[in-house]
Amino acid sequence: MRADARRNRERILAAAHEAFSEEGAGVQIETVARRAGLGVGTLYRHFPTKEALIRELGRHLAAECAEAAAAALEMDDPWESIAWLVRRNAEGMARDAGLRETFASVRLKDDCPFEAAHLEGGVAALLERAQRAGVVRADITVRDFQALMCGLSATIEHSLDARRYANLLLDGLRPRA
Amino acid sequence: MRADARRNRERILAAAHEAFSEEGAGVQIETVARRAGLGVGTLYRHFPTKEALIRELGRHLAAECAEAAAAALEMDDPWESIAWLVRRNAEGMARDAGLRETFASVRLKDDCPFEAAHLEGGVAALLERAQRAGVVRADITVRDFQALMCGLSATIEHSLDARRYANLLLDGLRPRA
Amino acid sequence: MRADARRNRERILAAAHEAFSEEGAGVQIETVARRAGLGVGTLYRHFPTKEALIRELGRHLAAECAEAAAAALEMDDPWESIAWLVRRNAEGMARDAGLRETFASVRLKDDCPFEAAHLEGGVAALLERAQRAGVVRADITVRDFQALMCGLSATIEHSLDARRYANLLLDGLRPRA
Amino acid sequence: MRADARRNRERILAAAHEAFSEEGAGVQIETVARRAGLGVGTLYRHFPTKEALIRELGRHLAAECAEAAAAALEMDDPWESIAWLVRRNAEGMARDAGLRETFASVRLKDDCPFEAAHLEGGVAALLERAQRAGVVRADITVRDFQALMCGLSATIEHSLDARRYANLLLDGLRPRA
DNA sequence: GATGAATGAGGCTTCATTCAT
DNA sequence: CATGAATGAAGCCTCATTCAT
Repeated sequence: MRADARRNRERILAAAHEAFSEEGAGVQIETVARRAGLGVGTLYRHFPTKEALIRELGRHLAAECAEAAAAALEMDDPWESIAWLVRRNAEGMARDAGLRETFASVRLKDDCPFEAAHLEGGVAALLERAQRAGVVRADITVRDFQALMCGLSATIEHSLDARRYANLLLDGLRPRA
Repeated sequence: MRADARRNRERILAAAHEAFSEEGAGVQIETVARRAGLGVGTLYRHFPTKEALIRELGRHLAAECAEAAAAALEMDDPWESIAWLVRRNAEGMARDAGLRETFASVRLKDDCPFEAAHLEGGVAALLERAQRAGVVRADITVRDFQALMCGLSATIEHSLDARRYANLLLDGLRPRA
Repeated sequence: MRADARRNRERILAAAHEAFSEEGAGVQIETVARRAGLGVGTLYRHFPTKEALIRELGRHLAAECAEAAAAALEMDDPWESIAWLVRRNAEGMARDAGLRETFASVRLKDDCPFEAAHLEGGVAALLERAQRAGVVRADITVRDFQALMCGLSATIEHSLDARRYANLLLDGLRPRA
Repeated sequence: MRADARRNRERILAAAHEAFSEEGAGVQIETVARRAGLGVGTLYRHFPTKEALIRELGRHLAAECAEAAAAALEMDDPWESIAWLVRRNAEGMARDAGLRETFASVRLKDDCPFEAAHLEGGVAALLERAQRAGVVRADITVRDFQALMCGLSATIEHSLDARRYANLLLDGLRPRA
């Protein structure tokens, strides 16, 4: 791939990310193209379809989320690492409609961006460690975590008080005394 | 004539509920009108805008929710009454995509349907009673309850385990021991 | 169907006919709509697709052609009736790109506009009469006639000397002395 | 370098011929270029316009036709030589959709490919010889012959019986007894 | 000179809303 | 007052052609 083509691809992704952040999946293709300083044709050369662009964007976001999970695993405190990840995601969602929609659209069947990003591995490790330390209920699974993020995204979509609901969720994860 | 108009209004709302239930917020106004056995013109006589119709639908659902809350208040156990309400709604949403969609598509920005439904006379009373009894954290608000329902709808929408999500969040509502 | 709707449908068909006459199947839908003095939406209310409009137009043209065949059968001279029909069609095609394309697109499978118009009956009757009178070769079939019209349309498309080629064709139909 | 350019030009024409043969005049320029193993830029270096490429293709086919006409002139029988040429072309078109399409898409308005191919030195000679021998009507021109081929292509295109059509038209060329 | 990436003017179609019947 | 026909501004996508690498 030519250097300029790769650069433009990145520009498109960046512009799409910004646009999705603000407007969600409803953005017009032309808006994205203009933000990238390119024509629509160029955008369509890189992504065959609006949907394909959104999927790619979702994959990017999921990858970032997976990186965050890996970073969390570097932290020492088993509980704080999870709390940090949840709050980080919540804050991201509060800012970024694209992230929200990505989290909200977790499909379990065909192509879930999170599976492609191998998010499960990271979250599973975090949960296991916390469970071994006794700071997270033993029955919580990766699936539960996904469901919580999904619900969180809808919650934030409608109230925008991200930190509050993140904390409610986190409280639910802790074992009863 | 007044009775006629009122019946048409109810028909439209019922049709909208059904239509949303099957096709989501993307339904065309004409589809709704046809389902109601009316022309689009008549629909627009009752609702100035598609969005207004959706809002009204939200208000109806909020009213139903308020009724359920009133029923819950008849129960004796302060905590169980809340848990019962949450599970009842969860089950409703599992059956009825319309309930889900509408809960999810309610925008809180300008006018919250739950406030208009005098939910204070329902959920608020439930919460207050539970808070006085010390089985729900003192800082929980009606808004929080609605957010919970909202997250629940998203969770169900994506075939995740709604009951688990509900329980996790309910756990989050309880005060730490 | 309401009176104004029917009138508009006719307007659309008339405008489409004109437009096709001049530009062929490449006409833009909006051009047709503007010629009809209507918005594109109205056109799409009457015809679900550009292709559907063209098909309908083809059906109209085929019906006219079938009427012409019936009219020819009213004539007394067995040979002149056929010659008249061929020349009439040739002249029509010289003027009307739509007619040309319709004749050119004779498909034998799915939905041939000419079959729907029951053209075969008329042409078959003409041919039989002429064959009984000995003025057309005995082996000529309705299919042959279709092929000749099809070839004629292409010929006219490229040279525009309709009458000349019609005559060549007609000469080919006559029995050798 | 000159040889290189010429080879590329030939490749493009061959690819265009193939591509048209399969997809008709709707082929995209890029498809043609890819089939030729070249970039679109290179194609545009050789042909300023898609239309120009098609015209050139027409000229090539006309040249082939002229060669066949020259071969026909080697035959002794004035009438059979013409009939042979027509049937030969008909068989070619039956096998090769590209030949068909290009014959059909040749526009005669501005520049006729058959004239450029010095067809006079071929078909014209054939016709003149036949006319001198009295086996073809005196008023038939090269243009008529081309029209015949054109009609033939349309007939074959639609799976009608091309041989019959060819014979009918050939019959039309003969003088009345 | 070759390459293929970029361009952007259209083209078709949808659908919330208005308006004539 | 009900009806549903008409409207037309978008929206997505294509593809001949140009231009930077």
